Amino acid sequence: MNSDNKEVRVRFAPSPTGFLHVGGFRSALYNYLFAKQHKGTFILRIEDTDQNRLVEGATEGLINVFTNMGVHYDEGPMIEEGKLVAKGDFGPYIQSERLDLYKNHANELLSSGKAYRCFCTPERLEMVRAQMQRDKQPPKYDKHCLSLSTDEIEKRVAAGEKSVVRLNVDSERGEIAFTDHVRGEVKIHAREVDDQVLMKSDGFPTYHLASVVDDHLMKISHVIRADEWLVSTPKHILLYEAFGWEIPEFAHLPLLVNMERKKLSKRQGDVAVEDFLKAGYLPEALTNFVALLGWNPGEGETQEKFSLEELVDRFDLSRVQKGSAVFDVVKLDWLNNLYIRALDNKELVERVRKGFLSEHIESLSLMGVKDLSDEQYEKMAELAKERMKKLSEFFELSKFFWKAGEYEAADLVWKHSDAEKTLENMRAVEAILEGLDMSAFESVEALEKAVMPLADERGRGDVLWPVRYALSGQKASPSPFEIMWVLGKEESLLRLDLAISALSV
RNA sequence: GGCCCCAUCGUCUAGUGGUUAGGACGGCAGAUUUUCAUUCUGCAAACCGGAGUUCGAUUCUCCGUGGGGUCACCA
Repeated sequence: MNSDNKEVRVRFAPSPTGFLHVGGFRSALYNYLFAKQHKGTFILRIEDTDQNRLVEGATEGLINVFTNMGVHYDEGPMIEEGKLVAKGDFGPYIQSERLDLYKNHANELLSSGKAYRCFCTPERLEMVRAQMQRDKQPPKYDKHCLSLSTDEIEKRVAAGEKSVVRLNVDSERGEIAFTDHVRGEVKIHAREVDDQVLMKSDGFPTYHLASVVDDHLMKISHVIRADEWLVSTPKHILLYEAFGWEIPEFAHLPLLVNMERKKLSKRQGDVAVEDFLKAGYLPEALTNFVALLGWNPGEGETQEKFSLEELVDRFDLSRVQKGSAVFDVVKLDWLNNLYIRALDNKELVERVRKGFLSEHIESLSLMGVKDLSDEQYEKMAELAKERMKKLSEFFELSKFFWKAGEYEAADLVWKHSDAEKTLENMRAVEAILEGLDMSAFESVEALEKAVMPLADERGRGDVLWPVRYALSGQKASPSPFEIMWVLGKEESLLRLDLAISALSV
């Protein structure tokens, strides 16, 4: 295609009607990857032409998601010092600020006869559609208002009657064909194309007009968007032709679907990027995962973990899958864990503290439990890493470090042991620990070296289970040595002491 | 319903006119193990169906089936 000799300019154009959906994010990501790979420009454009669906703050939300995800656009609305500003030479990038442009272009089509004014009421349109359905015809507008005389149109407009502007589709035009970078040759007959409304009666354009006008004015080279737009592409091509503009390249991406293989949509639980972030998924893991939904590097490649830079390098539009892909959270969990493990402890602590800890720390502090040191946090991170699928799981996995879990003294006894032996073993370990230098608690190995001989002699389960249980108060936890390593000598002995007296009574 | 699109393990996918159809997630079994998690080993698991082309089709063609998308003054 001409992606090699044309300056690549692509865009992601969401409507600010809520949160950014992971499917939308993937479209944005593919646009981004394609742009970066071709040293092109990635643009964010806000399509707020539906006044009824606008959601307060949604544009800012969208911008923040891109910031949080580390997918940066070159042109578009950005937030600077708390204010929305347009960056780039092709603005404004918010469609509601471009209304005159659409109106002028609609007028151009009106005077060239490529479009016409329509005064039909919603009721009449409904009737026409119903009739066509009954006649087993594709439900299209019947061009009723095309026959209106110029005089009459002027009179009705002057009288303040509401009207829309429709595209005048010539159904004799035959097949409208285009080459899609993902789908290949696509042909749709002009008779299937409706006289689409271009300008609504409220003076706002519809998506079709606005996106074509903007894509042209913003010099968009490749329109990379979701598959749901495939069938309306002929309308857009007709518009480019009506204006006499060059037609951009198209690539329609397969849909992201749920387990029922239906289009992933809001109202189905967590589908917003923000939801995933809040749930404790790392931006880089989510990006990696979503990139692989519908695309893969092929050639027998078995690598699955890709940084954004690697994706930019490897991405290939022609390798994008044609069929839809199921968003499988279980595999995302696996990938997220991989990313968590790759983080260094300091970084992991930082990320956990950022949004997954403060509430817990607050309630602990209300209970009079004091917070742990930075050093302890890093050790906890080291231990939690391999057990954590999401950042949000850190507290649950580590909570016993602040305060040992409540337990029944009887549970201190290992399944193959009895209370007497357990007590004896715990006292023996306590004695060993008491004799240890503080520095022994700096390393898991040193602690192991000190206690393991006893454990091997008396039975590992018999010695280690009660000690671990006494330290954690939990049936599942890291090893006793790892826990002591975090807690330090004093706290470890304290907990052991408590357990011994609990079992003694 | 019209039109359009799609089709390899449950899921994401690799792959080829001749392969033991490969990998990953998940599942199952086992090893390690004081518990959980790791780690390691092994196992089960797919070319939607039918014709045609061909010496030979999972691969190419057609038909069918299934699934999906779209048919707004929403994007």
